Order: sequence, then C-alpha cells, then structure tokens
Amino acid sequence: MEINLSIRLNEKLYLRNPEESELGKKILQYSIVLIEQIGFESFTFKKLAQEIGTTEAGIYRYFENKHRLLLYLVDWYWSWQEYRVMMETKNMPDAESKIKTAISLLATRVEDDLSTGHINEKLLHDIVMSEGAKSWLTKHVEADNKDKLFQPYKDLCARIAGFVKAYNPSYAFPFSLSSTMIEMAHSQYFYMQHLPSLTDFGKAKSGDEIIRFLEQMVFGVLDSAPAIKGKKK
Amino acid sequence: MEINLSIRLNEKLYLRNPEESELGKKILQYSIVLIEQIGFESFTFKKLAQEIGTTEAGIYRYFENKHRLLLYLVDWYWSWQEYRVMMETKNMPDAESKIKTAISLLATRVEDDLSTGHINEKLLHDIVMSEGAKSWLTKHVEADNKDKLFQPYKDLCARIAGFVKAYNPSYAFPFSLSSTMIEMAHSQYFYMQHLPSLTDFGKAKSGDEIIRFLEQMVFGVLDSAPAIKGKKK
DNA sequence: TTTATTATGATAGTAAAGCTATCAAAATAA
DNA sequence: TTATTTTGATAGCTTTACTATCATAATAAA
Repeated sequence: MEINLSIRLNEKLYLRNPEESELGKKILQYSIVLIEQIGFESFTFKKLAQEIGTTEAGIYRYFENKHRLLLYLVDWYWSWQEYRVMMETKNMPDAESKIKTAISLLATRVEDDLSTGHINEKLLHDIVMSEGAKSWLTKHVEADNKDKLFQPYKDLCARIAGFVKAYNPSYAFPFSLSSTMIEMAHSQYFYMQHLPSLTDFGKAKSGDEIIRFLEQMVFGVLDSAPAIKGKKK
Repeated sequence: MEINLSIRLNEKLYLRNPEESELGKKILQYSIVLIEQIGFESFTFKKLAQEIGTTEAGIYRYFENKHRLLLYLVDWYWSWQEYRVMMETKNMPDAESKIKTAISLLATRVEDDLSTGHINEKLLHDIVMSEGAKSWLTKHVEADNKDKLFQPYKDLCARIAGFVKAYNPSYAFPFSLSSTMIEMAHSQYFYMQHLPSLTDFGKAKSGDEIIRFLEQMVFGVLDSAPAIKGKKK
C-alpha cells in the first residue's frame, strides 16, 4: 500500500502552485537542498536555477521572491508537523500522553519521510531550525499575518495549547507555553549544535535530553499550584 | 553626579573602534534608528551614510559589513543587560529574588538610559527583539563563535544559570532554562505585538503578563520534584 | 490532426546592494 | 611645522533581485 501525503498551502504563498508541475516540484526539492547547504542569505534564485537546469525567470514564475519560497517551505513543515501530532495523538485518552507525544515529535531529529516524494523532511527540519524565524522576523510580519501566511504554525500552537488546557484547565498561559515548547524544541537543538554553552546538552546529538528538559519544564508548571487567570499566585 | 557608562566590546567586531570617534558614535546612533525604522534586510550602509551625512566608504572603515554592525549592537545590548542584572541583584540575599529581578529586567519594555549618550536603549531593545536572532542564524555561527562574538549573551546566560543553580542545585538544566527565559522574554514580546495568537497576552503592551508567565514557568520547574542529573524523575 | 493554450527556455536589461580602491582635504599629534 | 591619521568625494566592479520579451516545446481543446 502506498500512501501519498500531499499538503495544500495558502495560495498567496506562490504565483503558480509548485505542486502542480515537474518544474515546481524540482524547485521545492532543490531549494531545500540548496538552502540547507549554503544558508538562506547566500541562496539566490539564480543559483537554484543553475542547480535545477532552468533559468532565474523560470523560478520567478512560481515564487515572488525567495522569502515567499521560504515561507512556503516553513508552512509546509508546520503543516506536516501538525499532521503528525494529530495522527499520533488521535486515540490517546489522556492529555499527558498527548503533550509528551507532541514534545517528542517536535524535538526528535526528523528522518526523511518517504511518503512525500520531493520533500526531504530531514533537511527541511534543519532549515526550519536555522532559518525558520526569518519567516516572521521582517518588517512585513503584520501584512503577511493578515494574509494568513503563519496559519500552519498557529494551528500547531493552538492544537498543543488545547492539550495543555485539557491537562490543566486553570493554567493561564496555554498558548505562550505552547509557542515556547515549539520554539525551544528547535532552538535548543540549534544551540546544542552550534552554541552548546547556552544549553546543558553536550554533543548528545540525539534530542533525548531536550525532550527531558521540555517535559520537566512543561509538567513542572502545569503540576504546580494552578494559577487563577488574572491573579498572581 | 554624572556617571558615564561605556561598554568595551570584542575587537573583532569592528575594523575601527566606533566608540573612539565622532563619526563612529554617529554610526552607532543612527544605525540603531535606521535599523529599527526600516528593518535589517532593507538597511544598507549607503542609506546609513546618507542619514549621517558621510559616505558609504566611510562606514566600511568601521565595520566589515552590516552583519558585523548588527553583532556589535546586539553584543552591546547583552553586555548592558548583564550589567543591569549584575547591579540590581548585587546585594540580594536569596536566589529567588535574583531570578525574579532578571526576569523583570529582561521582559520589561526598556526606557532610554541617558547615561549612554549615543545609544538609545529603547530602540535597541526593539532591534534585539526583531533582529537579534539573525546575529547567529547564519552559516558562519561557528566561526563567529570561535571569535567569541557571542560572549556577552553567553555571559548573561551563565549568570542567570548561576542563580538557577543557587536556587535549586539539583536541577539538571540551568543553562537551557536560562536561555529559554532570555529568548522568551524577547520572543513573547514580539509575538504579543505581531502574532498575538501565539500568546495569551492581548494587547497588554506592558510586559507584566510575560513576567508572570516566565516566573510561573521557571519556579514551576524549579519547585517541582528535583530531578537528579542524568536520571528521569 | 490542427489549432489554441499554457509552460518553459533563452536572452536582455535595469536598479540597487555590497563591496574595494584612490586621492585630496582636514583635523590631530609629534 | 611636519608627519600621521581621519574623513570626504568619486569611481568602479560584481552580484543580487527583479522585469520584459520572444521563440519553442508540451499539452489540451476543437
């Protein structure tokens, strides 16, 4: 049995849907490889075109500019993660397991998922770690936000916030805790690799310690005296 | 009495020390204004030169490129924050107050500190919030790290990690918790302003709620059953 | 099967960004 | 007052970030 997972994203992300043509898929596939390799600042449509064997103008037919392409990739990643979280937590009875599952999925080094042909999830994971924040750290965040370009991330955040609320309905900051978890699952990984003195993880390389750190933190707050909304404990 | 706070930074950050000349100080002063205004991507040395009334080449005599200038500003900011944390916690007897003080200093919207003439701390705070991560999210993090260009951030992180260790010596992740606090003090602020659905803070605008969120989280973990290093609770 | 339509390739061109180099004038130090 | 350092002014070069045009190839409709 072959399952084919296809993720449909906000139309404003692109000029022409890259999922609907060979060239489009090649753009996605090779942009991931190239951005991971040389970094987003050095990445240009010209270099990508050379890599693929097409022309710069060809790529501009699909994406307005490289920032939009990054947004596309990042949105794809978060949609994919939300899908995984949804699937894995589906039949779980208790909120605790759901939270732990979410943490594991987010903080574990990703392996390439073969069900999505042209997207290499492992590389994409690294890109989101190293470049993901750049998708919103711009002067046009608010405009992009109005266009719903951050929806997948927000959806994931809201889903996990839902688990948090289920676990402890009186906790006052489910969304902030959720965004903290998601961010830190990625940032701590980045620190571990490049700036280890910001962490307590040697070159552990696996995400296990990060999972422990996050679980302890999350359940630490949620199990402590519940804070009543609007009041200091 | 007039106190003049001057912060000396790593020499590798610049070609010519900007603190030692009028032009240099103008570069610092106006780069802060301009980056905050138009964002780091749109910011160029040419525009800065026009703003100051000098030439592009003039600025290149001080900084190798705009990324190094950003690093300078960011390092200045973290050095300043560490100094503030150090001063404010100096005579505090207990670790709890020290942690709370650090959280407050990091998460409270900064006012312009008049003791540092050409640096506008309020604007700089916004820059670090919006552009700070770009100082390390590059393909040359490791090289920059070898050159000790992230030292001020690390020092701050280590200082707060020290408070954490003092508060609960058996807690296993003082550095990661510390970097999480520092990052979130800034990121949650950014979310609150631009992507509020990632948080639980309306347009509260003051950092008060963020402080409550962080305090609850930090003491939530630290007061929960202490984890023995290397062992799952 | 011919004819539209659409997708690609090839080429050109422009403005701005990101530098480096040179030389003279101005300010400062010896 | 001479020597040294710091600035200003100008030029130029490569790369990035795009837009435009036109021919050809692939695909769909008649």
